[in-house]
Amino acid sequence: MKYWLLKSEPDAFSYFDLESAPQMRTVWDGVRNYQARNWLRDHCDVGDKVFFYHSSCKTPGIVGICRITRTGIADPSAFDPTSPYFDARSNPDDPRWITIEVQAEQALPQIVTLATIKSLPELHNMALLKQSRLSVQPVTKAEWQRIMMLNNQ
DNA sequence: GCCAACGTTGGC
DNA sequence: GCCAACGTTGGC
Repeated sequence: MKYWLLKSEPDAFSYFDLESAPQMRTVWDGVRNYQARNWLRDHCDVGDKVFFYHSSCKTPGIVGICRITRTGIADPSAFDPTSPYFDARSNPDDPRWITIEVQAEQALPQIVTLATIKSLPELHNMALLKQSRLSVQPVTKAEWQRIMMLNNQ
């Protein structure tokens, strides 16, 4: 099993929106960055764990945990001319944007803020801190466990 | 293939 | 609202 971090702007779609969705699931649509797409398409597996990260908000940080429930989904928003994520270059016969479905598992008792993550030396190598603007990124097992420890104190 | 221009992300 | 980081586009 692998670990991931997905960013979302809570004003657009928050962890709590996901908890309110049917079956607490959603197709993670709208990713239009090739590096992020490659993680989704080539490396995400059903059963992998996901940190749900709130970005571009008052207190950026990890707010909940999800599980991947489906993979290899052609992003439907790419084919929808009314969607802001519409991409005329994505052909349904050879979809350009492949994504996953996630299911909410648990809201963290307390948010693990970006400030907290930055303050912990064990987390200094997280992709979150190393690479800006990457909305889908791997998390190591050690990083995952360190962050989970923060909610077990 | 290079690179300037431009657009987006996302913290502050 | 500002701006650094950085991905994409398109002329050459």
